[in-house]
Amino acid sequence: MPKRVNPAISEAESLVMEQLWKRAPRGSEDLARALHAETGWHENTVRTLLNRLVRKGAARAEREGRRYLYLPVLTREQWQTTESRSLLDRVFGGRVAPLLVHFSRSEKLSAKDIAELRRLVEDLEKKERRHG
Amino acid sequence: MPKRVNPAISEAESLVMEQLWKRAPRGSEDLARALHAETGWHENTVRTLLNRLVRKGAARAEREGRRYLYLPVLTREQWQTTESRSLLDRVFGGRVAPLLVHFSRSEKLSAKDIAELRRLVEDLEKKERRHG
DNA sequence: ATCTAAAGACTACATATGTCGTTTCTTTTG
DNA sequence: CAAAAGAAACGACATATGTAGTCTTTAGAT
Repeated sequence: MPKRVNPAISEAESLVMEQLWKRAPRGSEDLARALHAETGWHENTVRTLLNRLVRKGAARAEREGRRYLYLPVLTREQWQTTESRSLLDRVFGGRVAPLLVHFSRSEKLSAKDIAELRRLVEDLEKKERRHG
Repeated sequence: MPKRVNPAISEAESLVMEQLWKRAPRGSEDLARALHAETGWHENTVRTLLNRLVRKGAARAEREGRRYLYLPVLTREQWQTTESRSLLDRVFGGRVAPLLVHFSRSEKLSAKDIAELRRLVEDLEKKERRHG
């Protein structure tokens, strides 16, 4: 199996990251409580995931008295970018247009979504005209 | 680990599916040859992947004399849809707009892509006006 | 009918992931 | 200081995935 230099973040791990992105630094007890409410996980499960994240370099732990406080290192945007690229490459041959078309077709977009999309397109067109 | 009723298709497996989507039915020897060129995999690796795909219901094998011919059952579109939904839910909180914005911002779109997007938006707006 | 060469089936093994149980270390407190 | 209580570290086990090696079956060739 191809070993990534910066191993991917698993699904369970990403839920832990989401917590860290919401609020950090936080202790494992606090994180465990929040994640238990959300998923039913045992405290030790959360600890294991935190350790794996630290080993992967996605989070970091600083000692605070008798325990550790955890902080995200990877940002949500970075993660969204790598995950998106991965989908793009794996599933859509790396081309954006088919993906956008696919999403717009297959997902029900609200009027608000559509308005947002329109603004986006106009922005892109403006930039396009200005530069090349 | 949550056992999906219809287990996900792994990355290696998806390369096999891509071959089947290109052309099918095909024998394992043929598939193995094509995939060997692409990835360097051993014939048995391809056989294993084919078996797993059949077990998962993503492909099917019909006997043809002494061997099997393989066909896709899952369509490329179905697969793209599930993979996309998965990204959407896992990474973008299930909301399409942020995803579209993210992609449009972070990926360099060609003039052609932008034109396509514009057509898309206009389509969506038309539909939006007609129905709800 | 028997032997042989493909094709397929079965087995294997390492790493990743999900999910804890158990052991150890460190404080706090009686 | 010794014992209890909280944290963290370590170990464990099942399933999934990547990647083959080996065994078995069967369709032809003699």
